[in-house]
Amino acid sequence: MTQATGPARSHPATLGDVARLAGVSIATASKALNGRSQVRAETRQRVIEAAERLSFRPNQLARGLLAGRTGTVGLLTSDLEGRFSIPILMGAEDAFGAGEVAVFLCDARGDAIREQHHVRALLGRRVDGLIVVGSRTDPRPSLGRELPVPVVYAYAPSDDPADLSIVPDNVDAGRIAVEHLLACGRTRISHITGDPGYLAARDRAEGARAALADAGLDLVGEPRFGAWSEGWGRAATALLLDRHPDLDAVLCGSDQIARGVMDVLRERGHRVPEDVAVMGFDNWQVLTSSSRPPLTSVDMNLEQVGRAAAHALFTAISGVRRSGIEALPCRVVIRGSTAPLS
Amino acid sequence: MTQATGPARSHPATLGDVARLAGVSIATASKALNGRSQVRAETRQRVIEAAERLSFRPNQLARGLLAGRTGTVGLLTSDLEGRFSIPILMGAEDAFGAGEVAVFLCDARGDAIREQHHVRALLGRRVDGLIVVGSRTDPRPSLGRELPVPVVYAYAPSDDPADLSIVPDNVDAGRIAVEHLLACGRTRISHITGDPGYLAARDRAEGARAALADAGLDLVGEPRFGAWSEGWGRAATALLLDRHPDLDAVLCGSDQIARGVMDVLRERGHRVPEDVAVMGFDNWQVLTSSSRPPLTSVDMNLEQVGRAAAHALFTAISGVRRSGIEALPCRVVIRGSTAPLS
DNA sequence: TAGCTTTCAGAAAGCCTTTTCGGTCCATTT
DNA sequence: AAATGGACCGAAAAGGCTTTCTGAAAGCTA
Repeated sequence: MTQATGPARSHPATLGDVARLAGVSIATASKALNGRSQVRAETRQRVIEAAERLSFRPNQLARGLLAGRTGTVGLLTSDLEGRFSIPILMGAEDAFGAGEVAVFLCDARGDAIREQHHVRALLGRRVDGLIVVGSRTDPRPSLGRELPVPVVYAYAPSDDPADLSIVPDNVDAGRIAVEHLLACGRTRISHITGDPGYLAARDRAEGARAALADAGLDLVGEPRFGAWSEGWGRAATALLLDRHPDLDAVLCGSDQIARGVMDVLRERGHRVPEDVAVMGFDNWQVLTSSSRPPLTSVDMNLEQVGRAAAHALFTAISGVRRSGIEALPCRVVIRGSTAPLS
Repeated sequence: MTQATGPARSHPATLGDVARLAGVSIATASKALNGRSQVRAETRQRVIEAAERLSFRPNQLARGLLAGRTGTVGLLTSDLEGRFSIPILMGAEDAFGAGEVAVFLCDARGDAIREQHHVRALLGRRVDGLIVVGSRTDPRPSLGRELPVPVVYAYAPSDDPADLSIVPDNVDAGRIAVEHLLACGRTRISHITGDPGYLAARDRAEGARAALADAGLDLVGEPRFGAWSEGWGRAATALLLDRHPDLDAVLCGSDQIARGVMDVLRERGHRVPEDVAVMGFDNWQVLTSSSRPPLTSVDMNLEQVGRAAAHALFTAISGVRRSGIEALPCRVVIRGSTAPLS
């Protein structure tokens, strides 16, 4: 089924073609199509019809060349595979797509060299701005202050406070998670979480502690840092139950950990949520909704982060710069694994 | 921290700036930088240094305007959320990024209107080609034959056989899955799968049957179509065990189903893989590696699909059209949930 | 020295659109 | 009738780059 047909496809129509067909000059055609006022209604109509007949689409390259703005932005992810980038990317794409901005997607695969390469390529294409999406919430190196276009960092903040970064508020996330458990009447709350090398893990733990302190309480045992996996959830729960068999809630650093926790709780004869409430983080649908019972989880509102980053970039492009780290609130999504203590 | 600084950033350097600094004409500067031959080595060196000093990046807009090719392609997904689009997108981005092609990402969110809008916008930006990524393997409406640029469909084939589509071979996937189970010495194999409205489900079942037939066997019971969920996996397994307590393998239509299947098998006292082998589909890391035991699964090689689509688009742009549906092989990733019958 | 080729640099056209400015035509005013 | 004004249209420049073609200078042969 392979056949060479040569690349010859008739050139897309240009404004000149439209003008010729309508019997006017190029200038008039342009004005007619762009709603400028210096055209008689009848002439405008003729041009519009001609444009339609040729299915004319103005060449954005030429337009961008002239205007100095291209209506494009670069979206630089360090890790497409990771599931956190995707919602952010969706939010940003959504916010831009609604306007007339097109998005160049570049995945650096966590490689600084490749990232640099992509930045240069994007600047060559004269993007109006850049969004840099990290794969974890830990600060990342800035692209530098010398770039000719504005940059907004999303999820992972830049390490240069002069840059603008939009991130989820993990401290607050830990806080609202605990507040939900307290509202359910739980008081003996333990925390099993992931890799302590992740700022997100430390932030959430800090927020959780703060909320407990506000209520005059403390965590049951120290926060247990480990890995973001089900396996760690299971192992940590086993240890935890040996030491503190009386706990009535476990706040988990991720939904995966929570799954492991629930498995061991059930195996050991603790009912969820009657005896022990369990909460996860990330609100990862496939895990939260198919577990038994469905898992209450903190959603980081990542789409919102993406949208906010896009919006910030927009305003930066039009001249209003901000800087610093802006933290967006998270939200608790309540499901069956937490319920008021009866 | 908000401060208005005005959009005034010094214009990026143009070829004219470079030429002036090097003391040559614009034409010479262009030739020097592009490795054309009509420049003395010494002059070329001077130009290159000047370009470096100004960190000159040729304006791709201007270049594209002139060349008629922009070095950009559109990547049109119908559903970014779905996890199948992502690896395809990664593969394509990877294949293009290696060349000098930039990718416009557009998510139509499953809406035909929005898709049409994006196509028009992309054509306005004079992309050299389009890749359309579907969210399921069922055929989707063609964008039409009248587009001025080549189009390649990935994952979901176009319903017009004149288009080129690159898809995973689900029939073969069902076949190799069963062949693996047979190689493990299993002969009483059952199939629990997802929504029968999905071509993928029907294709896999067909492939599985064909492989069994080749071995002179048949499925234990009819394939059980249902949903792609853990819940369905659990429910179907319960029914299945009642009717056929002697089975020694379950082939599942997805990793989620497989997880549910394994849960119920374990609860009913069947050991995996000693008594019953379990296989999933999709090779979704988070499910396969954290289940107990880790799940053997069929990987659809989606990155490969993306790369192949990118490559096909490349060759189409340079004039060699293909058409029809090209199915790429899948592969079995063996983990603990399948093992030779001892 | 005249005439040739070779080597290298620059002028200019072209890609497609927007916008400014000047010009034409007609209707109105003095 | 002449002058003014408004409505409409087109010529031309600009934006940054590539490419072709013209030109000039140098090196070579006869």
